[in-house]
Amino acid sequence: MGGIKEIAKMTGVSLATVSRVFNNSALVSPKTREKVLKAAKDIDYRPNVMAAALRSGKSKIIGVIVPEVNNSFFSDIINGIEGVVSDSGFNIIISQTHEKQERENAALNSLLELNVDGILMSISKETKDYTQIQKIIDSKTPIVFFDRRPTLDAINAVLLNNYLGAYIATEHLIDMDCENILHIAGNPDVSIFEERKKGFVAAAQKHRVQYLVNHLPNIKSNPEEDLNSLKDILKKHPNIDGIFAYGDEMAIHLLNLLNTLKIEVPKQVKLIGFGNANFSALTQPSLSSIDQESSLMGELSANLLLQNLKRKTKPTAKVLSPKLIRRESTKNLDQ
Amino acid sequence: MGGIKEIAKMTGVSLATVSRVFNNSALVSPKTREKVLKAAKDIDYRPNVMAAALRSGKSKIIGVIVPEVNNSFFSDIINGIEGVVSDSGFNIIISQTHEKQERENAALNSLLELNVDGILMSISKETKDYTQIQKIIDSKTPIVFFDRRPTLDAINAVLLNNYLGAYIATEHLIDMDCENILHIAGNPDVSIFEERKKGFVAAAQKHRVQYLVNHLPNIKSNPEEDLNSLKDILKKHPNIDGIFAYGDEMAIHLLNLLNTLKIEVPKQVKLIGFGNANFSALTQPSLSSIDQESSLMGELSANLLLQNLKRKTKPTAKVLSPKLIRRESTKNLDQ
DNA sequence: TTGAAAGCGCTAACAG
DNA sequence: CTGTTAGCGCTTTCAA
Repeated sequence: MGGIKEIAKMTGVSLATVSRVFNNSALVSPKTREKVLKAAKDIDYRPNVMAAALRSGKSKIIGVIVPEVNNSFFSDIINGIEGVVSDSGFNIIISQTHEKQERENAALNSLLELNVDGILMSISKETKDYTQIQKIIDSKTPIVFFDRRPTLDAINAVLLNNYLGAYIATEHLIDMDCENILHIAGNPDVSIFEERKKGFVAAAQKHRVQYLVNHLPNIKSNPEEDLNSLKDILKKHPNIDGIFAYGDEMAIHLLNLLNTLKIEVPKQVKLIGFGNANFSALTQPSLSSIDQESSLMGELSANLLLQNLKRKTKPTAKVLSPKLIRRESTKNLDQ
Repeated sequence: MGGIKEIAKMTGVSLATVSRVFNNSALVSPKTREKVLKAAKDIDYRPNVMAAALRSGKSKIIGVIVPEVNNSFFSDIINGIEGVVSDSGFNIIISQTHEKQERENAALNSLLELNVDGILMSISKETKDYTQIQKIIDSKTPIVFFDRRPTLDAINAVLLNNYLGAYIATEHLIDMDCENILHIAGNPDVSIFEERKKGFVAAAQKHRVQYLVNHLPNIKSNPEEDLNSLKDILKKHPNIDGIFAYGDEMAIHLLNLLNTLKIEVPKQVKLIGFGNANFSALTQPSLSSIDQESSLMGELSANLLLQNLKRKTKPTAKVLSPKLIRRESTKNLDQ
């Protein structure tokens, strides 16, 4: 399996011509082209992408950095990304940060060493220091952020309107006649969770209903304790009739807790989550939620990046509008 | 940000010496090493992996091919792989096949063009023609299969003992006093589903209980119809008291269907799935299942590949033993 | 312990 | 439309 040189020798044309055939850019006579292609097939020729990359400065590789690949939101995004970039002949390299700034910087570094043509990333929850990221933004390597962005100006990003999503969710509870609503909020250091909280508060105030916010972000690390404190809250506020959880997983835990406490959903309490995770349609009752259009987010980010690859465009931030997914957990049985 | 050459000029040593420093292989005097390292820091030097790859023939990239990244089983595996290989300084390129042979071959091709050092893959459900794969096995690029393997000899693979998993699941139902059990089987063209079916039948026969097998693989493409035919089966066989579903998602659908039919789980019918998906602990009742140790499978495959990278070893097939996860859906309320 | 030199496989001027 | 030529940045003999 020789290279371009062997084909040149076989066909009697020059290296350059052979190269042109494979980059079907230049004008090559149909005859020569055919001759070259035939020879290529004969020796089962496969272009050496590395060599081309080195010489041309284009690797045809796009780096993707996510907190965790085994998280349905991010894997849906990756799916979206993969679809559009592979259609354009790019490969994707994936790195995980596990929400650590250190790993994030390492990943970024690694991608630069690989000479990736562009980077798609969602920053880790922990990241506070943007110097490394700023360096890339200033560099020639295009980068676009999705879902979570650094608080820097002039960046390319595809985001979800979390405020709006929370607002919609909250209004939906109110529409379903809830008058005393609780928000289980996520880690306040993470901007998207803060936005959701703000959206909740805004909607509650707008419609003048009673509301309550409770931070409870550690469900994964410490489920026992969290569920106990949840129990306390529900006991202390028996008049709560609607709950908006900052995420679907938390919502499911709530659903089970409410069930344990013999509080019926949606009869006594209505419940809505956020994220429209794959399992939210499968619970009993099924869980109303806010869809994040994760796959679309991946596609749009990838498209934005590809666009920047062609010609450096002005920094653009695209904001997606989340959609309400009504299911049984917020059904108003009186209506 | 110059290259090795610039550092050589700055420090007054030769290119070769600088190169040696970064491959901390050769014997370089501590002084020179330090000098070089300092210069490198000064100009924020980043090695060009592509160039090194081209010259040395080692890309430090590993290709991973999976049917779908947004599938919790595969994304868990990817997580396991990523952990192992990134610790060893490798990057991973990910391609999806969407269960299409055509895409699989394209991905394989693409990886070879990139000169990946090794390949980790799970073949698509559709793949029947192994010529492309055989070519790679014969080539110098190490490849190891996980979860789904081609029916070829002398391959490296990390697999799950699906037969055993099904056997265990079935025995568990029988232990919980089920005497009339149903297996909802997956697509018979997929070997892992066939193995599960065989394990089920073997366990049922061994313990001399009544059993029934029903193929119902299209739950995703045609849920309505499938659920209806399920309903028919359950009505036709009202004495069924235990169900083993070939996958957790199917099991959840069953759970909901049984609920609709006012058949209580686990009181009247006990239900067990396969896969231990993330949502199976969250349902009401929680779903018993068979754990596939997906992350471990990823780690083992990656380790096997890395081992092969160092020195071509004899083809090895590792078979993991699945584990029973008991939850509420199979609880014996009489015991 | 270090240096000189060749070249990995390909692309991109430039000249014809 | 085609060929010549000069490298991309690095590794790796071979010699010193």
